Amino acid sequence: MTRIATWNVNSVKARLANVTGWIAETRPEIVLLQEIKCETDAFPRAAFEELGYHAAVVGQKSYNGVALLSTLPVSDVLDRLPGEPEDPQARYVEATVGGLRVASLYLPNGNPVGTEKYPYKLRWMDRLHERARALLAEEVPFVLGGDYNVIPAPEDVYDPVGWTEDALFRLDTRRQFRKLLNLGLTEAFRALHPQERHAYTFWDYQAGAWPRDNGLRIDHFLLSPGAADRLVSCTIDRGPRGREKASDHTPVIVELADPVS
DNA sequence: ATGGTTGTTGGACAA
Repeated sequence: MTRIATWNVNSVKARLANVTGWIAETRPEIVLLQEIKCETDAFPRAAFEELGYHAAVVGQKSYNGVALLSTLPVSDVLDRLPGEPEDPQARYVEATVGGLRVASLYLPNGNPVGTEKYPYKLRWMDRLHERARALLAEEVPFVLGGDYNVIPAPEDVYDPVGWTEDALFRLDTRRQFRKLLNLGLTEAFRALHPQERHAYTFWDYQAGAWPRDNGLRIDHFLLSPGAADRLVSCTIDRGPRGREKASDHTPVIVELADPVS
C-alpha cells in the first residue's frame, strides 16, 4: 500500500512543529506540501530527513512554494508547469517515486476576479490540462495532488450562493476543472464519497469559519486511470486544523494498493 | 456592508 498526503501548510517554517508532528504520527510514504513560503535553500530539509524523507523542493521568497517528500528516492524532478516559461511563481513540482509520477501543485487563487489574477488562473488550468494530456500519453500511472483553489460543486462549499462570483467557484473555473476530469482523470474523494457533505479541507482564519464549519473543499487528488484502478481510500484528516498554530488547510490522504505484477 | 485573521516582513500584499 502507498499512502500519499497533500497539505497546504501556509508557511513550512511557521508550521514546522505541526507538520513534522503530523507526518511522524501518520507516516505517509509521500507528502505533498504547498505554500511553503520560503526559498528552496531555506527549506527545513534536515527536519524531514530525520524522519526518513527525501525532498524535492521548488521554493520562492515570501509566497507560494511547493515540495514533495518521499520515503522512497525521488527522480526526474520537473520544477515548473510547462507552457509559460517566464512564469516566476513556484507552484508545481513533479517527480517519479516508485513506479508513479506524482505532482504537488498550488493552483492560483485567482481573486479578485477582474484583475490579471483571474486570467492567470485560467491559463494555469490550461497548462495543467496540457500537462495531464502529455502524462496520459506516456501511459505511466500518475497522481496530481494539491491545493487546486477550485470548489468543484455546490456541496463543496458552506454557502454556494454567496460564493457564486468568487474565483474558486465561478462557472469558468468549474468548467475548466471538469475539462481536466473529462480527460479521464478520477477525483479521488468524490469518486469514493459521492454523497458526503461538509467534507471540507479549508476554513478561513476569519469570522469563526472553523468553529462554524464554514469550509471549502479545494484540496484534491486527480488520478490517472492506472492509479485510479488502485485507489483504496481517500480521507480528510480534520485533526491538524483544530490544533494550535494551525494552517487554514487540513491534510487529505489517498491510499493506493500495490500494483499487480 | 464591514471586518473579521495569519504570514511574510517591516508597509502592503496575498489568501
